[in-house]
Amino acid sequence: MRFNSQEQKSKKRKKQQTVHSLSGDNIWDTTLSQLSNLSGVLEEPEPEIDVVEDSQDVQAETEDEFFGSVRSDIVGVQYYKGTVSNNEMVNLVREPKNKYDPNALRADNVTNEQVGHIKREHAKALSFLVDNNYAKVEGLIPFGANNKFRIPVAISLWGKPDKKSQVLAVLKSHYISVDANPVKRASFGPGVGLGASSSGHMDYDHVVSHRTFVSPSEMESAMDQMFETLDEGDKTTEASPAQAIKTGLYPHQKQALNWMICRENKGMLPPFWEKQGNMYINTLTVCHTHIKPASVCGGILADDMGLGKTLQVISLILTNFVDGKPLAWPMQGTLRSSLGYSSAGGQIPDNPSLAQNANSSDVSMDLTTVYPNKGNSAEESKLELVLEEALKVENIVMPSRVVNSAEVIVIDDCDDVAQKDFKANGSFISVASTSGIKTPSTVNFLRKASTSSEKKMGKDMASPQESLLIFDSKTAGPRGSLIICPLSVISNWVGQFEEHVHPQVHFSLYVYYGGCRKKDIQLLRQQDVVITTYSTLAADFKVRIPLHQVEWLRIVLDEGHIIRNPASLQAKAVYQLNARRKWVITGTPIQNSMKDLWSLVNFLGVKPFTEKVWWNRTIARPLARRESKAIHRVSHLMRSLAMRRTKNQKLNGRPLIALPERHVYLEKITFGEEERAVYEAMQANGQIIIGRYFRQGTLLHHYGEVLAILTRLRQLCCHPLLVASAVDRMLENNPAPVFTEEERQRLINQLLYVLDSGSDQECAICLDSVRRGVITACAHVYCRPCIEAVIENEQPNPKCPLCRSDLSKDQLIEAPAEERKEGEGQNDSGNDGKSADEADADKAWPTPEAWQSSAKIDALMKALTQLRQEDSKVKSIIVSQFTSLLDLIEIPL
DNA sequence: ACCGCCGGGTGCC
DNA sequence: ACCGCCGGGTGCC
Repeated sequence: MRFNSQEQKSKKRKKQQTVHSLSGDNIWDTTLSQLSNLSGVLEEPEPEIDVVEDSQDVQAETEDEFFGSVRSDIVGVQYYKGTVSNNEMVNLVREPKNKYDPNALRADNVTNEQVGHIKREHAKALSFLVDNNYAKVEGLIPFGANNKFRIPVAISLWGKPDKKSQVLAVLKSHYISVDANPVKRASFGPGVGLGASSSGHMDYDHVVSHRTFVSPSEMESAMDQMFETLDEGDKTTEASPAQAIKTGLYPHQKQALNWMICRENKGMLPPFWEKQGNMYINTLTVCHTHIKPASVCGGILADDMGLGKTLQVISLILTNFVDGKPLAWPMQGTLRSSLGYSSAGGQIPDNPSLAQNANSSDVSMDLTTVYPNKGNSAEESKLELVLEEALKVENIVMPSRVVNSAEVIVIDDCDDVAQKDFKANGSFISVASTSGIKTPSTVNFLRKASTSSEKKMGKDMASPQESLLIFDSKTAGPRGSLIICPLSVISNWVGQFEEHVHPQVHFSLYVYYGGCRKKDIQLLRQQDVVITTYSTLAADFKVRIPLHQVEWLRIVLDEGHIIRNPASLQAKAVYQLNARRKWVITGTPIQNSMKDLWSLVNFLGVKPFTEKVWWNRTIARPLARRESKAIHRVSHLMRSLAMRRTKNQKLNGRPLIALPERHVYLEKITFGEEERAVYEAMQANGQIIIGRYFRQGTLLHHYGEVLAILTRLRQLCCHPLLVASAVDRMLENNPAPVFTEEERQRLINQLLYVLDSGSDQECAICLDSVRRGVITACAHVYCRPCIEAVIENEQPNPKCPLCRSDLSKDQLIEAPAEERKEGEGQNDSGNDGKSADEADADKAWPTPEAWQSSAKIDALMKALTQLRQEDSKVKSIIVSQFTSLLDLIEIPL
């Protein structure tokens, strides 16, 4: 979580010039809570947002009301190449810099080609309305799409309800007549151009008589069930992973693999597109085109956690390199050296010659592809043979030394220090050699060497000719898969590659992260897998370098909802990446709001939704207006893009993952006498305080304090020592210092109270433990960086994320330094009114001799002992919210 | 573009 | 001939 706060800090500076409020988000959130009943859950504010460029756009879309429609013409059609069809939507775009008329209003078709302009006299009034944000205009071609010079267009006007009368007045003053009825398709009259084409199953957006509205509750349940109907398409066929995958896959994982391979290879039409004759038609916008819309090679993998999304992705990477051919095969007798680092720190080469090679300048080959296990002389000579053979093919003179020293290079030539501590120094580990690289020809050479050696061993594989084709980097496309994930799961990815990929498979993996990452495009281009973080990407994005210049075979966004805010730098950086195949892994693709989904859809490149106007018009607004068709659309979209299985789902009558049955035992424990006395005293004290607030009606204002009281009681049930200081204070008859002091002091005390309460107090913003805690005037506690980010984002009217009270930075109150030691756990230090020395004295844990147990700990020990007696190998995990309790338990253990 | 507008050619009934 | 009429050229913003 440290990375989060750094992120926020760096963004903050950037943000200051633009302080649009986040109202756009709020609207969406409102929409959401109408859709699904999430109202109980406070949504996490989004400190990452830096600029909300198009908040007006988003904001308006969902609240808009239909004002009426205007008949106009698109003129000048002969000058532009954009074409439209009858019933097709057009996008009306202001062109304020048009040198002939600053009121110009351009008409574009769905593929963003200009069709013409709105005729002058109408453009004047409409531009006025658009420019002043009175109304939004949307065009639809009712008929006459084939006209050469001018095409009629029906323009619908949408906007805030309170603007309606003004809008109508403006139009009237320009003698433009407004039809209050929604635009109708000209069906049977003369002038219908499209003839017998497909009107049957098109979803004519504008035919209002078909529009049905659903109640919020229906909407909610429909959204809930969205994923339950995601079983269409070929999601049941299984595919076996390449031999390179060591781990056996569960049936549902093979299904996912098959689905993913199909989505990458089959060139399927994107959702809402149909082929009719030699035309491709978008059923939402009625866009017709001869050009096949780009397939969405990829999608959203939204399985429940625990179903093995990571393994599925790794299998995909190794299995579907090009045309269903695998990336690599196991090679007998060779072993890959470790891909990554152990959790203890970076891996250091244990063989001095390795390190030497890494730094020697005359090693000129990519040894990540083939290298024999050291000491296996038979294999070494075999490899030598292979290399020689390859030499003939390529006519490259290889220095003989290379062959002899073909055991290689695990680690980048980064500082040793950095390698030792991955986290602290942001180092990286790689199996790629960075020193001796690497002209394309040597790379080819080795790829070929590898394939011909496989042939020798008679492995099951593509023919050498095909392989040569595949691996020739001059003719073939990109080879690398880029995985973007939060920092915290990098190690997991590396570990999972290590674990699941056959040790005899050699492939190159590079962790692009940290201060000494190599910004070498050639190096990146040659990797099979590159792993990086969202924040690294965003940081690089500011200067526009390496990862954006590589064409990737595949991008995988782990925890893809991280880019749910399209205005965030991370999201923008991700959008700019260039890849043939794109995947989003997330547990919650549309949990929060439909806007979240847009970002994913945009990343995946689902046309025409990458243009937000089309998304808003066909999905977002109908959804906000609770039109029943909207649910079907979203459902269709998710059905075609996403795969989601839940843990409870069954396959052939069996659960996807068989877990042992879970038993929950609740054991009630009786206090010891002394404990009971303390508890009851504390309870009485708490009741007095809470009762007072209750009578005053200020209970909610003292939320934090009440919570602290309850927490203390809970702690007492664990062990009295957890609240020792508070007990002392109470026993000294020193009532909670609440009313006796001025307001500020009261809040400080309250903050300390909360922070000292011994729990890992959560910051509602970062959801992590509070660091640099501050308390707001409304008595909620957050990390200072978190709440400051919120305040800046919500200018000019920042609100408390928990209770929506007004906030300001100068009202944040921090615990005075002498009372609270910075950087210390929240457990046991600091007592208001006491000096640091005293706090330290309090902190001293009982020595084993002075150990005093509690009823709960005794019960715990008894249970543990019993378990061990039943099975001497049994392992137990003890969980507690209170970290200091865990410390305490250490003693009897 | 099956229009409107412009401007040159032309010119009585 | 300071008009009307005719017909060709032309045509977004």
